[in-house]
Amino acid sequence: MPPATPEPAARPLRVREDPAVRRQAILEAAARLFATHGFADTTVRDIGDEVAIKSGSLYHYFASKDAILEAVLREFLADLGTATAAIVSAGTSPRRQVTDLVRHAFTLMGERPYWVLTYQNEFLRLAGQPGFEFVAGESARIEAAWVAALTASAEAGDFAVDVPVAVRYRLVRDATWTAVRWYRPGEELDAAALAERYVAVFYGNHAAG
Amino acid sequence: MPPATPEPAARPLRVREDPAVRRQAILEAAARLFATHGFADTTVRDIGDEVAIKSGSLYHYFASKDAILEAVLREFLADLGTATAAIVSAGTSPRRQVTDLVRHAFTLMGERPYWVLTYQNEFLRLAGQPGFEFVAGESARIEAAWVAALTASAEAGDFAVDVPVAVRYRLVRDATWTAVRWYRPGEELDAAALAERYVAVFYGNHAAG
Amino acid sequence: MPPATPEPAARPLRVREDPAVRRQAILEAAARLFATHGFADTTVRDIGDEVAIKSGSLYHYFASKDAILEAVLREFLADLGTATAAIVSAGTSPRRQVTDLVRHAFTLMGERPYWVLTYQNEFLRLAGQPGFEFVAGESARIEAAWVAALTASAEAGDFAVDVPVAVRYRLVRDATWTAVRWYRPGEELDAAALAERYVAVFYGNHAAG
Amino acid sequence: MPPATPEPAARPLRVREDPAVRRQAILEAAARLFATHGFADTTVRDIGDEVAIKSGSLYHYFASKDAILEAVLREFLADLGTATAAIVSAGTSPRRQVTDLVRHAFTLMGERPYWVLTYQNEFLRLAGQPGFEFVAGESARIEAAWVAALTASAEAGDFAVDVPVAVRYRLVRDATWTAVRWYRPGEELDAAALAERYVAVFYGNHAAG
DNA sequence: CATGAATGAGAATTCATTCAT
DNA sequence: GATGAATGAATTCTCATTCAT
Repeated sequence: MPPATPEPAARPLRVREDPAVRRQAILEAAARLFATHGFADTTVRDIGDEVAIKSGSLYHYFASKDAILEAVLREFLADLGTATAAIVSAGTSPRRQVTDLVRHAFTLMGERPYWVLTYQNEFLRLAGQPGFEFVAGESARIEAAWVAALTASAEAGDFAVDVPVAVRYRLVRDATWTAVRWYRPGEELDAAALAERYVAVFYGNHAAG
Repeated sequence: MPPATPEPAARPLRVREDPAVRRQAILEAAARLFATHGFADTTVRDIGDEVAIKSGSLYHYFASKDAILEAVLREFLADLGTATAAIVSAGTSPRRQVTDLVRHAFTLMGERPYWVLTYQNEFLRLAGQPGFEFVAGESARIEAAWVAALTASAEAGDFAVDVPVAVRYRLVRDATWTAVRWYRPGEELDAAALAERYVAVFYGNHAAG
Repeated sequence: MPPATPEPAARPLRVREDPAVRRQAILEAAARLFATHGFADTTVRDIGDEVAIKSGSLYHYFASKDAILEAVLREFLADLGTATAAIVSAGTSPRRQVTDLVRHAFTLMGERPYWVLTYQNEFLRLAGQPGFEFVAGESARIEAAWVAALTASAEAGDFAVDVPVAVRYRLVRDATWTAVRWYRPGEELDAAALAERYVAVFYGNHAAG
Repeated sequence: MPPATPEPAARPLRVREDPAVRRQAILEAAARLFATHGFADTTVRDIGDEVAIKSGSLYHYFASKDAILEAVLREFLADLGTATAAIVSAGTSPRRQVTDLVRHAFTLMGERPYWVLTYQNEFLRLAGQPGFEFVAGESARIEAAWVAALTASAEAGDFAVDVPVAVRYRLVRDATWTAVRWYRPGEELDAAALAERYVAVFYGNHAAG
């Protein structure tokens, strides 16, 4: 029960912003905090502070702290899924597809490192969690695209060294995506250059003229 | 996409005797829980439950929850540092050293996955944290060993593809160590076989006779 | 043992026109919710939902959640007071008056169970609460009417068993009004028939010729 | 002005009491608060205050606020069930049994009014709630005992007025148990005397010699 | 050594209420 | 009038930590 006689209270500074903009700002802030402190160590107050809102007001935009994480992951996976699908259905050569996938990954890691990290860090914990089934589902779809491109490239004889595709996929995936933990664009090599070198190593040679 | 992580083993250790044994059991349990649930989501009670002890009693062995994490990381890094040093000071060829480093990593991921995961997961968060400076320090020492071996190998002309050592180091390190999220010994390939294939890809060829 | 209580009717009223009509709809909805969930467990949003209005808009009709409860009780007690006064000033015989009071109670419990329940459930809690003094006041007036009728009936020698009027009043009142927790018109006996039987028991005999 | 002497620090006053005693004290306090303010309006802090404990410490004794309510109801219903069973299986006459049931009710209302009120007030809300099925179950058992005694008494021709047992049961039950809202022992009539009069009214006559 | 009771500092969440639009 | 956004105070519950026994 709230107090029967509320005090006048100091005039609250109402900054009326576009709700959609503020919603996105919340996701942006949450992703950053989740990535740097971990979901468990991020409080809704922390998130509120970042967007100059009281923590209680967050609940106008999201039903719970979990729902914020869910929204971050949904948006991230939707974007990644779309980009991935575009690359592998472009009709380009297998090696080109692999290169584009890696390059896109580096670009994404440069542009939205916190979203990538949030996804990576929370993936395991969310495995069976109700409401988060889409994470495994969408991840599997993306994985299938990578595996398909790598398989086609192997069948085309592109690789200098022969290893099972399951092994190669993991090596490529892990080497590529873990770069989010150190890659910062603007330092040394940009995304395209870095991707070029990674792909060269993966193939054991440079792209054929 | 994202590397899967091993399930928590459900074996409550029951050690009544040697305090040192119990201390080690606590670290094992803690590492497993930290790796599977995250440090923040692991309660001292959870740890106590695993070793059949009340949470209050943990404080006879460790000063705090943080101290348990610290002990886990110290032991892990000490062991890893020792093994790493042994490999790179064995007087073997550069490629042999790199191969041994990778093989040792796979072996370690098979034997102590939870320690590896704990280290990886908490590394970023612990960056500046007081009391955890040793993590960055020891990590740097190990990194130096890997970089040295890779540099020597590059100078020996072992690699099919030429890339800056800083780039190659990260690719190799990330591809290798992230395998902890999916590698389970006893399935398909063992540590040695897997390491062999990884190294072949890294070099773009198989070891010269 | 304990009296069961009626289920909440799920009919969201949609009144767009007359403010007075909407005001009344709010009271109906509020009474239903207060009766079924309790005042404390009813949110202003719940009330708004029932009348298809946002909770903020309720404040155009009532100054506070408390004010809604107050209005419910005021209206209920006013109606009950009026009906009671009419019965006891009708110039009928004491037993007739008692019978009419009981019958009216059953009728009211059939027609407006939620208002009766709200009154009963919140009565104790509202005892000393400022702004709710009218509850005790009006209740006392109604009680006086019942006691007067019972006293007159006792003096007329209507009762088979002799007990102090204070005791009889409470027995009669409690037995009668608590029926709201189980009485549903249309099942078995109607209000008049039920009142008849109740009164017969209260008197220890059936009404004389 | 008092000297600026440093505070001696807040020595945590550890009053080491028998846990079972404190547990019961919590239930006692909780029942009182639930009865007077309602469950929803009682905070765990309120309960803690009553037993000079911090609210967090309550969770050493009960898993949740709900669990406290559950314990109150379980204890209450167990005691009531036992007493009821003893009365109806004593081999006494039906009217004696009814009288004993009513008398016991008044005694209980005198001794533990808050438990009775808590039961009555929260009964409805707990209807379908998981974990509270025992409430309906135990209540039904007690109701059966009352109905059996009343039926037997009716068959023995004890009642001056004839009404369906379902009606009579409710009238008797409601009149009796609702007395908890006003009955305070030590005023005017004691439990036995009050029960005697209530029963006389219920029967329409005084017990046969 | 081990424990159970206790604490206090938060944590997420709820909700009556306000008010600019 | 109506609404949605915002608030702030309160609520239940959690948990690392302490400490007398």
